[in-house]
Amino acid sequence: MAKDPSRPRPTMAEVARAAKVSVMTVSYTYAQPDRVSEQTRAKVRQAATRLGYPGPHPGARSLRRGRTGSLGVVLGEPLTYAFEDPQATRFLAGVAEVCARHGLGLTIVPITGSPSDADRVAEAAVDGFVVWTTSDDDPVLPAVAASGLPAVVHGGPRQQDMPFVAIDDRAAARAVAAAAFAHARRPMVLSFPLDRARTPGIRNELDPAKATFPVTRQRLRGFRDAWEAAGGRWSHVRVAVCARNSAREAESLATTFLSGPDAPDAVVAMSDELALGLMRAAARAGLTVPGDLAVTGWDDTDAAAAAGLTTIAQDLRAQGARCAQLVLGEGTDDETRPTEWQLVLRDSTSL
Amino acid sequence: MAKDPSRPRPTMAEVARAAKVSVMTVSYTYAQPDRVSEQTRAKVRQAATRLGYPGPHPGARSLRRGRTGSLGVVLGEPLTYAFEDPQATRFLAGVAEVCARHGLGLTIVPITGSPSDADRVAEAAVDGFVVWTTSDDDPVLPAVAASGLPAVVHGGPRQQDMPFVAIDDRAAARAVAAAAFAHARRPMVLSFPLDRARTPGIRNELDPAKATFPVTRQRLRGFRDAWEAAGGRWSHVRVAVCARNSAREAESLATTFLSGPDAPDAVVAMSDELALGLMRAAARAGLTVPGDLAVTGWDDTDAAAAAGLTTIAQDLRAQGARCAQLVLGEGTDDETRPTEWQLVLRDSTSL
DNA sequence: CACAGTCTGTGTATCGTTACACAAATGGGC
DNA sequence: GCCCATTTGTGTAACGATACACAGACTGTG
Repeated sequence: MAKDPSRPRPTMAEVARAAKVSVMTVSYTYAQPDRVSEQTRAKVRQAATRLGYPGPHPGARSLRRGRTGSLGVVLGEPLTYAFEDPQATRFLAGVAEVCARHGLGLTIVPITGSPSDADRVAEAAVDGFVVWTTSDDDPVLPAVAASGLPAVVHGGPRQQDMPFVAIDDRAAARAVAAAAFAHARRPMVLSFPLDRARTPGIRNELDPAKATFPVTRQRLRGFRDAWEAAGGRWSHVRVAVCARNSAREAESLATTFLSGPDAPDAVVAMSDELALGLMRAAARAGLTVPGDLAVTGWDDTDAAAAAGLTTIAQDLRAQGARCAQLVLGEGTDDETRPTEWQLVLRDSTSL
Repeated sequence: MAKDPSRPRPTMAEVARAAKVSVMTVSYTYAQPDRVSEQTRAKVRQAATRLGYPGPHPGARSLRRGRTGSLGVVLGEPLTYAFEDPQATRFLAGVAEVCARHGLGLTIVPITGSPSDADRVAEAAVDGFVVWTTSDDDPVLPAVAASGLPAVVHGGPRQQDMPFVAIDDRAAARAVAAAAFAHARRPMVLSFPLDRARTPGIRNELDPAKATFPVTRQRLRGFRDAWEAAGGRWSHVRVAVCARNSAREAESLATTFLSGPDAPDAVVAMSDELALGLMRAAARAGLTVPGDLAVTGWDDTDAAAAAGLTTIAQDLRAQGARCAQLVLGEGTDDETRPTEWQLVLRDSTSL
């Protein structure tokens, strides 16, 4: 560590001795000030200041009390990405809001994608977990369950005994794809990763069931529903997979498929970021939207509104807050209030 | 809490009894598996699984070991804002990266702006603190110092015994303002909040020294330097203050000052977000950039590049990583390697 | 065959607090 | 002036784990 602590941290007992009171009196001074007379309190505070006592040791306190005062967030993706994915960030803002209101810390569990992630979960000193969208086979899920702490899953996969917060992705996907595919002859999907391997690339005849990220899977199914409802064959729909939710990656991937004879005339993207990356590539290729290319996004971010992007509106921040509340035992369980979404039609599609 | 734990969490002693070994053997099985023979290890693991033992209690472990396995981040602003300010988010990504590499959690201390914030710091179970830019008088600073834990301050204010990571804000402000003010007659500043009160509004004859956020103060000073070097009088420079680093707020504030006879012909903003909000307002007012209005930002985000904004480039993510490393005692102290910045000239100014 | 050097398993004390039960001091009502 | 109720201070026993020192069972060496 950077700072060499010249003296070891004083203990409560030392403060007690210095103030000539019992340890319990010191404890009460911090935990229940009203329990102690004003004079004694002053004596204790003074002794504490003199010794440089920073207050009860958080670890010891939480061991004894049985609560840590922090909520854990487990991100299904490497921690590094968490702050780079705007959707995750919005979600975290909601969790953070509730934490702040309760005076709780927000501990982000360091997921790296390695097998030791489960240990990281087991070692996290928290009072409960919020799990951000992950894959069916993510090893952190059993670890969260084993902890015995209250936990809520966002997005999926659904777990026994864990409340679940998500919109009906399949239905929303159907709705947005209906708008995108209305006049389409060569439809395409711009997708989140299918599984933890996150292999990017363009796929033909992709079976949605093969995607182990439930959110990706359900959206693919919804897109298929819409295309088939329009009389098309799913096997004709190509799926371009991005490893991460990044406009930049979408842009470079789109550049590869927007030229050539079989370039799509309609693309449904799984996020506004991906859609906007695509639109940048389209603009560079001299394509007009929606004339040459219909595009839809997902999330209704500010940027989507500015770009006139047809999209699905969902309030990720509110969902984050909801997850946190459920973990804290506030509010009712999942089923009672389904999470809302809305189709927002703009100029990137023509109906 | 949402989940009613049917059984209390099993303890190590119970596992030991079930596996017919000593408690220490169980402890070693988890902490130093090599210390235990393969058979015994199997016995213990099996007993643990049978009882649903989730592994050593993190609180107890950290009390005994003296380390918590988590790094604390203190944001000088209410926790709610943390994930909404793109700059803070980029910084956090850097901190998170280092944490993940070390298998450390990242605990965000719940700052709300109330006096109890200091207690929240004292109660945080972490091994060290990273303090994000705050004001001179922020009560969390003494609390961090009192904790005796290693700590690093980003941006400011500089603290005794705490390494400090920041660019030379004043020099950078001088450089960017020189570009903005080159042909200006009615210069203006679009500023971060001056102090914890975060009072928004337009100020005349503002003394930079009055700003208690060091970053704000230094940048104001740099802007003043540049204007005075160009032969102007600082008292003629108006300062528009935003409460938060938000494009939306900047846009609405700018709308009020871009019309009228004394509208500015050059504005230096303290962030790209603020600058972009201003540019949106300018576009709506029919003003051309840089013709009618020279604009500069700060941070060189993707959006700034896309908008052709002259700005200061600094790598906040790298700075976050650097802070985390310093807290962990990796790398040398602040002075040795000054943090870099660069003026990026684009089309929003004309030289 | 004796002896040093591993490898494994085991008690004990302790990390720094707080819950709980109890005792002493204080105050008020009649 | 007595008694009950409140206020205030105090010991003791956990909370659940790990550091440490030690003991017995092995191994291999000369």
